[in-house]
Amino acid sequence: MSLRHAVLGLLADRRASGYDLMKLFETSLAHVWSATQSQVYGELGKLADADLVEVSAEGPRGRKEYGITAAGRAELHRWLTEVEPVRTRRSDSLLRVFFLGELTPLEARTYLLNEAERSARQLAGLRQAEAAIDWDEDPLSAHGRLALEYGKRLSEMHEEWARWAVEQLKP
Amino acid sequence: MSLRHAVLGLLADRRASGYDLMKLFETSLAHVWSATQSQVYGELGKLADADLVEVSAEGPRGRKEYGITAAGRAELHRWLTEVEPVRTRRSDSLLRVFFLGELTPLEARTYLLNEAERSARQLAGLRQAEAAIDWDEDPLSAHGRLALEYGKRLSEMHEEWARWAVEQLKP
DNA sequence: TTTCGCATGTAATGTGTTACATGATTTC
DNA sequence: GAAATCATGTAACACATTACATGCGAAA
Repeated sequence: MSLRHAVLGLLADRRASGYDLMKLFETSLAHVWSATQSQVYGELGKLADADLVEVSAEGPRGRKEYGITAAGRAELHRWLTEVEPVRTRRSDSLLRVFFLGELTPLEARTYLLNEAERSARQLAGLRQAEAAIDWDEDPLSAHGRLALEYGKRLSEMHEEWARWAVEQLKP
Repeated sequence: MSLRHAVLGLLADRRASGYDLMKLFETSLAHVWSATQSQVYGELGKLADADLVEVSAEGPRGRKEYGITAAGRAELHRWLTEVEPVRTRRSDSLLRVFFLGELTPLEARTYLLNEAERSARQLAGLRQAEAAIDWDEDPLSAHGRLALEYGKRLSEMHEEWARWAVEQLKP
């Protein structure tokens, strides 16, 4: 049930509409938790029913701005401190590595080199994003910076691993 | 639809029953792709309907051993070479990092140190697994070794990052 | 003879994706 | 006035989890 807590966490930082939240999922949380528009609006409805968030203002075009309630903040805290993170690993790209034996050596090599290049491009993108962000703008970005650093280290690791794996393929 | 290809990939290496596959998901693929018993049996049925696998033998206790068909092998190859890996990132543990500002510094520190210790334990577990496996036993394990190395590097990175993040928390 | 491991399946529920459907406001 | 952006919502489908339900065969 992390989508629920992702929404709660974003609203803990500032009030926002479903539309605002979607943009946050697409930018800040893009590499950490993805959500579709349907999910966000659906979850906001459920959270409001459970009194964990409430409509704090209504604007033009039917805009509904939501804010977190005290109960919502308590639930977020409980989740952060008492609930063990769910660790369901599912990596399509790593799954394929298991089955590289089905490919010709050249095909396998191509696959891994693509992975390496993708990671390199991603690292470049993250570095750019890092430079473009106005840090100490809000408390969310302070910790978001930690997550971004994770992404950078992950990309780096992934590229190095893929290049190492290509070498292992030869013999 | 990677579950389908995970099953196909495992059956490409050797014939197996649903029960055998479940054990493979729990061991070899544990850190790469998880699947429940229901999913495995359900997918085997669908794959058989699509003639990508077939029952190659029946054994005691209603055991049905499945083997991959030529069409299944072709589909696996197509997936490996032509389908872009789906990269839907969802990390519960990293999501929490974004919201660490909701916690006291001590709680946040505790969270990150737990993450570091978990990664250290995981690395130790992977090293043990590595030592226990009979390499060059089958072609699957040859490439499984590449995935295992990825897991080791990931654990290492995760621990180092968490310890670094704890330091960032202070000021 | 009882326990453990092998073995398969279904049903209900929860979560996530894609597509559809609509319309107001702002900007050019 | 046309286009882009803001803004919300629903429906159908796909995929994943949990719980239920059953029974054979081997070993202790």
